Amino acid sequence: MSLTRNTKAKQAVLEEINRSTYALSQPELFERVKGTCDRVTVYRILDRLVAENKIHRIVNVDGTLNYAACIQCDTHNMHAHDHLHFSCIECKKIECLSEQSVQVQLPSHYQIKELFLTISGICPTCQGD
Amino acid sequence: MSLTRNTKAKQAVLEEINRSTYALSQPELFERVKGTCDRVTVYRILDRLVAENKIHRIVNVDGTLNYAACIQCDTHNMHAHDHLHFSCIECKKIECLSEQSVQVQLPSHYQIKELFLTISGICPTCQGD
DNA sequence: TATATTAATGCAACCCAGTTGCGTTTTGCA
DNA sequence: TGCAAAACGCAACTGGGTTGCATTAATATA
Repeated sequence: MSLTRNTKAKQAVLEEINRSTYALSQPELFERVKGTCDRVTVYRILDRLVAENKIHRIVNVDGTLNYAACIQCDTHNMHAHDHLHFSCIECKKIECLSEQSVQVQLPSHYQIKELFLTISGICPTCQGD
Repeated sequence: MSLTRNTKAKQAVLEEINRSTYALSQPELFERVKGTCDRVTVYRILDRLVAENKIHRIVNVDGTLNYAACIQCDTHNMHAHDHLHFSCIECKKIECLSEQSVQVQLPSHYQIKELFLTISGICPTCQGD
């Protein structure tokens, strides 16, 4: 694996992702690190962070990409993405439900690579309780 | 509900979706009904068909939207989308695994609206068996 | 069957997320 | 400290999807 460098912009992006309680889109991230770097750089940083297993990419139900910290991944030194994501139709926030692992059974001859499990609905905050 | 008309273009689009064994994107559909109507019209037809519960929208793992016939939906007169989708990383085709229903359990206070369950991997055809 | 209503369409222009090419800057190892 | 190449900025581009508006055509009804 080739050398990856630790730049200010990369630190800033990773910090924002770690700080957030929900998954952020590139535009949201760019807004938060504004002044630190170009928007193209944010895309490239996100690609690198995903490749380095520092964050993971979540496809929202509307097709937009979001990024969240890998919580369980580091400890196992691999991506553990067999968990659910919850996408709120009110506040648009997407969050990982790490506790809820899902059992899926496929017909034979299907080779599984990755799971994408997202539930849309209304989150506790938006329901006001 | 306002009147919806049955136009040639709409029939053509629905026919292509029903004919296909896997979910189609708007660009793919436009290619198949070329000459029948404008590309913008395809988008509008797809929106209508989704609203009429004739087809359903599937978000692929790369964020692109795909459309597939509602097989179980008609009989129950509602959307029954608690089934898995399989997205092949080789041929890029996405298909419904209608037989495999999934049980998910959320923490309380989460109100479920819709499930988006997609598994990426290699389909039987691309594995050559 | 002719007519009126309005859903549906075509076209042009637009929006926005994401990508690419290339010359310049900066990191971190030797 | 010098230097290779990783990372960056900028500009231009791509492609899926949307919007506004004038025109066309599918239905209900007379």
